[in-house]
Parts: sequence; C-alpha cells; structure tokens
Amino acid sequence: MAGQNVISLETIKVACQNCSLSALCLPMTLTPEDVTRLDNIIERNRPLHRGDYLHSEGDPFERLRVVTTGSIKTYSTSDDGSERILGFHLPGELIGLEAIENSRHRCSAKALETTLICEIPFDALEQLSHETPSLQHQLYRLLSREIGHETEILMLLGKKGADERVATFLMSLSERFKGRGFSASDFYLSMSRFDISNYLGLAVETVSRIFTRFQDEGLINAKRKHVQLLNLARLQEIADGNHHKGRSQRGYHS
Amino acid sequence: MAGQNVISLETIKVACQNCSLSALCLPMTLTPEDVTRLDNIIERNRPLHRGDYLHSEGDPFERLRVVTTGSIKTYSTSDDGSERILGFHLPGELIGLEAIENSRHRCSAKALETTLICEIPFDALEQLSHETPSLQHQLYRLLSREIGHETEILMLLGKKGADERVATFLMSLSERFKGRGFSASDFYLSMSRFDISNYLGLAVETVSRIFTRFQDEGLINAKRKHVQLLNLARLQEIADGNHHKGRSQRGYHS
DNA sequence: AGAGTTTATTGATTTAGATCAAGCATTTGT
DNA sequence: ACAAATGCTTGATCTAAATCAATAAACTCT
Repeated sequence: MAGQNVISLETIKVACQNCSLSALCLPMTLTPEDVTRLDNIIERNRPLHRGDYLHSEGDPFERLRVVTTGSIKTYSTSDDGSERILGFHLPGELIGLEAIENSRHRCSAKALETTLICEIPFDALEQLSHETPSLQHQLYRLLSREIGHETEILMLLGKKGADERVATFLMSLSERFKGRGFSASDFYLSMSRFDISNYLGLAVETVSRIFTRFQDEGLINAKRKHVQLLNLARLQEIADGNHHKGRSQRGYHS
Repeated sequence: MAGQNVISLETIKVACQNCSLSALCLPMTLTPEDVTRLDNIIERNRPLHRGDYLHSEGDPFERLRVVTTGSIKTYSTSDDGSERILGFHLPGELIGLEAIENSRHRCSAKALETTLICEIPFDALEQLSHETPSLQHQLYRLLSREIGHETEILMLLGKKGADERVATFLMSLSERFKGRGFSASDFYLSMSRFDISNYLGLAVETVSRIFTRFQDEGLINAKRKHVQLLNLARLQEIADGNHHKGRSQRGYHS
C-alpha cells in the first residue's frame, strides 16, 4: 500500500518459518529487516491441549498470542458464575489486545482443541514499534481493526433473528478459514453448541433446531462437529436477512 | 503509575486550556512538554448543530475527534437503509478510532444537539507518538480500552432482559457524566427514545414502557429528555440482573 | 399562534425464541 | 468394555418482547 519497501505476505510467511506472524501484517508494509527483528522476539509454537487456559480474567498481561493451529475461545465470567463467550480465535488470529490498557486481562482464554500458539512479549513489541514506525502503524491499525469488528457484532445481536445469527456465524467461520487457506465449505467446529449459542445470544435448543433445519433444507451437512456448507449463496442471503422473500427487522430511518 | 514524570489530570486540563485533551490521558503519564506538543496539533472547539454530520461511512479518515460539550451518535447503515446505533459520545470521549485501519470511517457520526468538538489530525498525532514513547503507550492503551468495552456490550445484548438493558444504559450514562464532573443523577438525554431502543436492541415501545414503569416505581423521574435517577442503588441492582429477588438468565458453567 | 410533522406513550395481540422435559448419542474414565 | 457423565437433539409449553394500532404530547415552520 503506502511505503516503498512493501513486501508480500508470502515473503513474510517464509521469513517467519510459517509462524503466524502474518496476524501482525494486515496488508503488509514492514521491511524485511523489520520482520527479522519482529521474528526475533517471538516465542514459537507453544502447545496446548483441549481445556488448557491461556489466561484468566485479571491475570497480568505480558504477551500477545497468535493462534498457529487449533482454536481458542475467550470469555468473561459474571458474578453468578455464568460465562459469556466473547469470541473464537482461529489460526492467524490475535489474542490479548483488550489487555493492554491495564496490563491485566479482561477476559479468560481457553483452548478448544489441541492448539499451537506463538507468543510475543508486549514490552518488546512496544519497544520495537517505537523504533520502527511501520510497525507502530501496523499496531495502530491492528487495534483499530479490532474496534471495527464491534460493528458487526452489534448488528448481529441487536437486530438479527436466530436464523440470521446462525447463518452469519457459519459464514464468518467460512470466510476466516478461507482467508487462511482452509476450505471455506468444509470445516471442524471445535466449539460446543453451548458455546455457539452463548456467543450468539441464543438458547442451545434454538441453535440445535436451526442446525437440523438448515440440514433438512440442504443448506448444510452437519455431522456433529464436522460441518459442510452446501449452499454458500443461500446462507449468505439468510445471514443478510433476506429470509424467505425479503423479510427484515423493523426498518429505522433518521 | 509507571514513569517518573507523572503529572495530574488537573495539570493537563490547565495546560490544555480546558480542551478535552484529557480523553487521550487515561491515568496520565505524559510529561508537560509532551502535553504542550500535543496541545499544538489540536484544532479547538469546532461548533456543530443538531443533526450536523461529522462524517459518513466510507469518508476518508483524517482526524480523531473529542467531544468538548454536547453529544454525538455513531451509527452504521445497512443495505436496506436502516440504522444501527453503535454508541453515544459524551464530553471527553473520542470518535474515530475504528477508522485508523483503512483510513476510512466505518460508521457515520452525527451531532445530537449543539456540540463542540476538538480535532486532532491523526497523521500529526502518529508522528508525535513516534517521537514520544509515553504518548505511543497512551494510544495503545486508548485503543485497547475501546476493545475492552466490547465485553460490556456483549453482556448487555447477549444475556440481559429489557429492564436490565435500560437500567444498564441509564447507569452507564450516569457514571460517564459523573466522571466528567456533571451530575450523576440528573441529566439530559440528548438522544431520542428511538435511538436508545435501537442501541439497546429493543423496540421503542418497550423502552417507553420501561421508562414509565421505572417512573411509577419511583426509580427515576423522566420528563421527556430530562431524567433524574432517584434510586441509583436499585437501578444498579436491576442492571446487574438482581431483578425482583435474584432473577438471572440461564446460568452456564463450563 | 396554529397547522403539520415528528416523537412518545399506552393498550391489544401475536410471535420468536426461551424454558421445561425427555430421550439419544458420544465421549470419558476406570 | 462398561458405567457415568456430558453434550446434542426433539417435542410441548410458556413468556418476554415485538408488532400492530391508536392517541397524545412536543417540537417546527410559516
């Protein structure tokens, strides 16, 4: 995009020995030297098993984490002990950005399956970013992007019906997998129906019913945790609220 | 907190001639010199009238904005023309952080009443932050804080009932006003019931009914847009989900 | 100041999705 | 390999909040 020393994501991947450093590299504007320095502070491929904690709410924040393979859920626990799922993190995605403010984590994180993560000590990253304007810029962008995500979630929870939520969820996973070179229409749902329903603000029963209905309608093929999306276009329509023949939530014009 | 040159928020306020620069200063760790430099790039007190746009979705992003007096709503428009309110911005609060990623605004912003804003060219701020580690750190924190807010909204929209949502909304305004030296229990609701309901993911009628019920129960005194909170403690209980005698949404334990 | 428009309230009715209840399937642990 | 526990699905019922409908109050504009 901007600078003169633009390098490709491919180059990065090689330079980083396939570590998911690319999470730090939206459209990439770091020089090869920057990447090397970045590469030096990354701690690589720590393995986790299903149910392992990365951190709990209130833990001191020391490092950002990038999922290499597997998946992580982040959640917040309320007084009465009930959880609220905040998000699912797939390969290439970052965890911990919310913790910079107070050097404390504001949520817990747990592995949903066997997972590898890379870790980046934030002190070092911040220091490096001070010496490296392009990296500083990337970090601002990265944080900003995360803020932008909120829009979608507000849309989802604020005005979408149950079908739309589930379809949106599936399409979101699809696109995120695709973006990382996995199949966009055939993947493994590492999270439980319970987690999904919690994340979508629905009851488990509702999610389960919608899965079976989508199945009956030939939109998906869900065998337990393995899901195939058979009709991406239709799912996208549903996600967008074009329900049967153009249904939508109550309009609202200023 | 950290550094040796910590100065108080009071000092800042004076240094900035009461401009709401303090939005950039969570617990403050900028030196007086930093503040002066920051001060120099800020464009002060641009006036807006009710209904004026600050920017629309897709507009190029050039400056961060801080509300000095008045209030702003941010919202996103979907294909069918319906709006989704993303947030309300009170004095001292920042607008535009979501736009850094692509140098384009991801939402629209409109003044809810007569409003003054300060503007900070982002290029200059970024440049300055590069020369000023403490400012760089503040910016990371600021962005991170915004990401952390998401938690609360997810809680609100994901598991709270209508009463809880309205109570949470009122308490949130109360605290934000209090934090800026306004009354915590007596304020002006610059946004319409429509905006409130949209933000809370409820129907206008529902919000209206809850306002009148809260009124009947002696919790608030709402004359149109002027609201008095008469029983903060009880409102907080309701916001937390301690409805009549300990009601709560379906629990969920991992 | 009064007609017209927007915004808010209140009531009646409907409905999407939650809750309750029960039965299967799948994993886990010994 | 078996029992126990956990997670998933399906059906019946209930309810919170949406929708529909109508009125009333508050701004706007000339």
